[in-house]
Amino acid sequence: MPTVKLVRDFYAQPTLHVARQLLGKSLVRVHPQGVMSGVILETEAYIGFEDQASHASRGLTRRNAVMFGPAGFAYVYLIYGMHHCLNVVTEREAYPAAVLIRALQPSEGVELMRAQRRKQDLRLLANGPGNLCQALGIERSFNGLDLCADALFIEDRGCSPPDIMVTTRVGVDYAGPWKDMPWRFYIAGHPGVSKH
DNA sequence: TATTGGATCGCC
DNA sequence: GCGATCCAATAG
Repeated sequence: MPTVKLVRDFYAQPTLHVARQLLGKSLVRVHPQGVMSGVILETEAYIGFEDQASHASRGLTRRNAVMFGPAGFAYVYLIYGMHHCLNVVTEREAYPAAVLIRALQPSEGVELMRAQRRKQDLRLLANGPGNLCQALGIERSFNGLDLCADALFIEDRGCSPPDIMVTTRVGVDYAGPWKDMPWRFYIAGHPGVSKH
């Protein structure tokens, strides 16, 4: 099977489906100093107006506007004043939904990732949403970037479908009943998954 | 305009 | 367990 970049129709599907299907795909960042990529190990879904864990739960704001746009664009925001999180927008325009990318298994450009992270251990390079953004050099200027273009995208390299584990999402205890939704997905038994 | 707290991380 | 560190969101 040839390597193929995911197209907009892939992202414009139900968010839980996209969150599962992204596991085992490769996130690719074309950086001025070289190409970096890694296999997606862990994702979380944030879905619709009702989900109190989602930034969109209180409607359209300046920060979350990209979530209301068409699928296949990057929603990147700063959290805790120092970390960035990368999401891919899903579903139809005007319906706010996205998948948070939470961990990668580094494959290409490992030395460049090490330089950005100032860490050596392969397992610590991209094991968390903030860490993977730091490794790949993703910050707020990436918000609204088209993932169907050439700077940042996701590829299917024909990996066999992984064994998937499902749990509740991390860090959303404030979300009332929505904190218990089983909307976190990760590749079973993989050491690169973020701590829970 | 002022206050509050977070889809995290790494060290204590 | 806890502090770092900034800014979006909300209230006044």
